[in-house]
Amino acid sequence: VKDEVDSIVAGWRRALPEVDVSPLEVLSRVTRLAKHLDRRRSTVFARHNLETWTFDVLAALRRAGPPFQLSPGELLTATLVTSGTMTNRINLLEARGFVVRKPDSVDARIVRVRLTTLGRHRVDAALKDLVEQENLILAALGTTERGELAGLLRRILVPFDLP
Amino acid sequence: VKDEVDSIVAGWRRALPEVDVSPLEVLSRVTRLAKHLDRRRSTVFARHNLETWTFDVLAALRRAGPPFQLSPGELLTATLVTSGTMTNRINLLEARGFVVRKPDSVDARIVRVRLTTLGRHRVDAALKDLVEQENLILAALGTTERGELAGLLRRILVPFDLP
DNA sequence: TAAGATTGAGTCATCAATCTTT
DNA sequence: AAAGATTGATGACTCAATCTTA
Repeated sequence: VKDEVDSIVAGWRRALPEVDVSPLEVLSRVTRLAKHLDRRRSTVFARHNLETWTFDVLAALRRAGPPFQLSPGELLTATLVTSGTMTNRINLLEARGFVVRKPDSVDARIVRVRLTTLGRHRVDAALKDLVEQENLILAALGTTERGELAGLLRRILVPFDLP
Repeated sequence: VKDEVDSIVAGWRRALPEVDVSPLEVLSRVTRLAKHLDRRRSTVFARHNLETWTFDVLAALRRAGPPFQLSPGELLTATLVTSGTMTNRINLLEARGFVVRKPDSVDARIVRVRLTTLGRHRVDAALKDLVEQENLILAALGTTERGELAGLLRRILVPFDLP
């Protein structure tokens, strides 16, 4: 069975036979799958009146455990966006009542972003829905294969997450 | 060795022990890796005065083979963006001299977007640079493992690419 | 009616510059 | 100086509505 990336790679081999395009076999699939997943997630989150970016921030705060708060800087590394983006996200989340800003008691440069009860309930419901849907997407694979896949991806990912 | 997704998953297990979050082991790695790849690609393409979205369109035209032309509709399925986005992309590419619009000789609803010689040379150089860089990213894996990884990803991807 | 492409409004992204506090 | 957060300019995206031709 062939997918879209097979024909993409075949296209490049026809176009530029002297170039080794084999890395695309892996990495084009990663980006292409990521785009499909983004779309799927958008529809799942929409059922909870959330967007993907909303979920990403709320989820990071939720995983932090009580009292469910992180600084904007900590949220940056969790979500892989730039600082200006995070300021804007927090503004919008605050306006919707999902988070509140608190000044840090020690260092006045730092802001603490805290999840509200409303935000917590919302993100919990969304997560349950999400993993249910993503389980269906992975239905093509057995448990062992999922483990292998996760392990191989981790090997590629580790160098990125280092410093 | 652990990566960021390991701690994300561990965070969810602490926060919501009753939920099976194992799908995230695979799919969060896919999206997270995709984000890292996007950044890496941006810097590679910048050396050729291209952006990722620029490359995506030019690459699809390049792979089509002579005379290197596709309709906007065909470009949509290749790049996974919406039709409004594609119109805008073609406008900007045309202004830069990378593509030209030609009316279809048979069906007047259809536009043919054709790669210029300038666009072709540019995308060829960018592709060579890209696969070289991506080969380094995959250095952590052997040939067999790359094949396994590509195969597992294909199994997940196939249902998305169907009709 | 439908297919294909375009338009415009609104949203969220990056980047570089700035402000405040250490 | 440097760290952390914010601001504003700009860019590209989605979505829904529209236009043209089949």
